[in-house]
This record gives sequence, structure tokens and C-alpha cells, in this order.
Amino acid sequence: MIQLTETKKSIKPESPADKIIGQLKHLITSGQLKPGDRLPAERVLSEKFGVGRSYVREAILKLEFYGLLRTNPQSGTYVSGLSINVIDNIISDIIKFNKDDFNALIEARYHLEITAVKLAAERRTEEDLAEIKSASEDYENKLLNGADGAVEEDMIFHIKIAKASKNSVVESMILILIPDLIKNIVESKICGENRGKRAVAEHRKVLEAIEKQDVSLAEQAMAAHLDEIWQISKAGFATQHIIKQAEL
Amino acid sequence: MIQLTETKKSIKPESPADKIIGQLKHLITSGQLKPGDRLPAERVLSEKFGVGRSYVREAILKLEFYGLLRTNPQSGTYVSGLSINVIDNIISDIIKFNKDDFNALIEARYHLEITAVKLAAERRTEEDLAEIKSASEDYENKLLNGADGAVEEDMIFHIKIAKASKNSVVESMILILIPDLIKNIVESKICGENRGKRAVAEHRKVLEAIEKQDVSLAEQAMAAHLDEIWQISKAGFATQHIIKQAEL
DNA sequence: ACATAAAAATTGGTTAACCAAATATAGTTT
DNA sequence: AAACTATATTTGGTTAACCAATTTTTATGT
Repeated sequence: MIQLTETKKSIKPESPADKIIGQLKHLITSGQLKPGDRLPAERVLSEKFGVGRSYVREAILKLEFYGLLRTNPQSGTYVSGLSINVIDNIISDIIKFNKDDFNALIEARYHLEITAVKLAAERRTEEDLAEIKSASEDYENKLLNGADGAVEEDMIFHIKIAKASKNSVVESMILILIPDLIKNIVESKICGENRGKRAVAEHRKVLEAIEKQDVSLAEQAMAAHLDEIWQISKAGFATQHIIKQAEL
Repeated sequence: MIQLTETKKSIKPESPADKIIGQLKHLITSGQLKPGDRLPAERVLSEKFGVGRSYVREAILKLEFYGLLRTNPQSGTYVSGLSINVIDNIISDIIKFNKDDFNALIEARYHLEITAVKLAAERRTEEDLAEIKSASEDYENKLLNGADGAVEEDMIFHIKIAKASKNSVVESMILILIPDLIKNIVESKICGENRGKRAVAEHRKVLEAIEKQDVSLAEQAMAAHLDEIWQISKAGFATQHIIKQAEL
């Protein structure tokens, strides 16, 4: 049955902490709080915003992670020295940061993995190689044993490559995307019958390129591997999207 | 490529929340907590780990951001369905995630910006173009007015390009890196006398490429721009590194 | 007047207590 | 025995209270 009243798709109410972040942003953009200034005490802010101190702390914690605030224990929290313009742009992005955009997720993953595999081919140690090879074999075995999914084993393969890139930032970013990636891929029902075997062959090509430390070959092999996933994902997402709409 | 010896790790004592994350990781890797299971109540965990509930909540919040836990209000918190292997890898990375690795930071930024500028050249609207042009002019004016830094105006230029990429994930990742990037660039004293003028010329080339929607030209122009910063940064960091060591 | 020290106030760090929603349990009815 | 309901319990959500380190103020001595 069709319910028109409940058209809310993943509408998530703004969390209390995000609301505080928005308030702090306003304090800064309106000039009441300048770069380098000390924030009012957490208690003051919590009263000013009419909310518990926990949420103020949560907001501060988040902004600290993004490098916009710096807290000195038992002393105070300070706004970074960045210009108002920069701070404003970053805060705006923090509030609306989500990994729900399917296409953006796949696309970003594509480019990050290309970067990672090139670095990995250049820098991999023998240990890295062994780990990647092991992950590849696990994936093959899982498929041979009849499992039609093995998305996770696939991801382990990619994780090992990311680690071999010797770039902690690139690695972390890939790691951040992986859970949502898996979720979307599984939902898209990407893994078909033939897909597994082709993926195995693709993995082997990537592995060989890394072994030979052939950067451009590694890039090419990974691009081919991800391209296929990308295409299938798009198709799968399209149908999935239609299904979801029908469910309303 | 030159491998700089790892600098003294800024001795950061493991935060209480990170300690909890480590404990939770152990619970999962040891099999006491399986994928899909419900976590013990926050009160139970806080007592079990001998710490306040706040820290348990902070840890859960962090793991939720990374997609490893999912909390149902007033009901319970559940471990994601991801395999233990994947969870283990991601948690390990969360704990040691920091943006302190200078080379990794610059390198990751380089690749992200190349990706962003290619997408921006392809997808930019007229509004995007105007914003980027405006940021570029602001940068030029700041330099003309005698300021020798203008690192922040430079970054605004890059932020606008990231927004024009129409990929929220890529944009967010660039935004996350920017504060640390600025900090390192300023410390490296990159901005010399001639640097400013060259940067202006480089910006213009990037802008032109985006205007013409010439993807490969945009990539080339951005690569040239970032390459120079990269080289100078390395040198600046090397000396800075020596200075810091001397300060001990 | 200035320097120094003691005490009071303020800060973020941490824990405990309270609340409403969700769930499990006991009781009642059929 | 099964199904429904009222009640008690457990849960995460939220706030208030306490703590120790720090900063500011005040008092004191020279």
C-alpha cells in the first residue's frame, strides 16, 4: 500500500552536537569570536545554547578533530588561527559531511585506490607482498568453497594494498570508506555468478604488477578491476533505487 | 625517493576513549563479541573497563562514525555485520590515525587535488567558475597589498575547486586535511618572495583550464602548482626537522 | 611600589544521577 | 494455552555534580 504521508527518505534530524557546531560557526562568522580567541567556558556555552555540557563537549571534540579548535586541559579551548573564511567553509562541510552519496563514494574510492596501488607498487616490501598475496588467496578459496559473496575478502585485499602504500593518510581514508562501500555493494547485488572468477583474474593481475613493481601496469590493472565494479554498481544502484521508491 | 627518518613521535598519551576502543577491539578479535552481536550496556562496559560512561560513549561515537557500530536509541548498540578481519583492520587504523605524518599529508593532498581539479574541470557550473575566479583574485590582491603569506587565500582557491568537483566525499577529505596542511606549510616557511608571483600565474593556468573545461590541462596545471609546493615543503620540512631536534 | 605567596574562582576532566523510550516480564482475560 | 495488557526493568539520552589542575585575585612582606 502506498503511504504518501511518509515520504521521508533518510532524513536525519540534526544532532544536538551538530546544532552546537552550527551555533559556534555563527559566533565565528558574526565576528563575536575571532581566530585565536578563547571560547567561553563550556558551562557558559551550554547555558547560552540551552543544552547540556556533554553536547558542547561533543561539538568541541569534533571541531578539534578537524583542526578548528585546540583545547588546553584545565585552561580553555581556543579557536584556530585560520581565517574566518577558511573556518566557515570547513565547518559548513563538517555539518553536512555524510557518506550517503553513492556515486561520490564509489568515485572517490576509485581515485583513492588508484593512488594507493601506484604507491604500493613503488614501495611494497616483501612482507607487504606476502600479505597481499595471502589476502588474494583467501578470496579465491572463499569463492571456490561456494560462497557467492566474498565482498569482505575482496576488501581485505584492497586494505592490504592500502597498507602497502606506506601513506597513512591515504590508507585511513580508504579505511573510512570501506564499511559504507561494502554496504552499498552488497545492497546493489553486484556479485553475480561470473563476476567472482573475473575478479580473481583481475586481482592476480594487480598482484603481479605490484610484485614486479610496475607502477603503470598496477594502475591499469586496478582501474580495470574497479571500472567493472563501478559500472555494475551504477546499474545495481539504479534498479535498487527504483525498488526503494516503489516500497514507499 | 628519499625516506626521511621518522621524527620523534609526539608523545601523545592514549586517550581514555582510544583505550576503550582498543578494549572493544579485543572483545571482537577474541570472539567474545561477534559481528551483529549487541554490545553490553554502556553502564556494564564502563564498569568492566573501570572508567566513566562518557568515555564508553565517546568510543562508541567514534566507531559509529567509522561504520563499525550502530546504535538504536533506548535499545542497544550493535556490532556491524562486517567480518572480524575487516573490523580488526579498521579499528587498528582508527587508533593510530593521525595527520602528523608530514610527507603522507602532502602526498595525499596532491593526489586528492588532482582528482578534484579533473572533476571540477568536467563539472563546474558558471557559479563555480565565478567563485573560483573570485578566490583567485582575492589571493592576488592579498599579495599585491604586501602580505607575504596569503596561505589561507591560497587554500580558499583550492576549497572552491574542491566544491566544484561535485563529489562530496573528495571535498570533505580535502577539507579535513587543510588545517594541518596550512599549519605545516606555514611552519615550513614555504612562502618566499618570488613564490607568490609564480603561484598567481599557476592559479591562473588552473583557472583557465577549468574555464575551458579542459580536464587534462587542468590536471597538468594543478600538478605543476602542487609539485612546486611539494618540493619546497620537503626542503622546508627537512630544516625544520633539524631545528626541532636541536630544540630537544 | 613591587615582588611574592596564599587563597579564591574558573577551567576542562570525570563521574554519577535522572529521564523517557524501548523491551522484557508478570498478570489477566479469553 | 494463547493473546493482550499493565507493570517493572533495562536501555541510551541528557543533565547535574564533583574533581584536580590552572588561572586570577587578593593579601602580605620588603
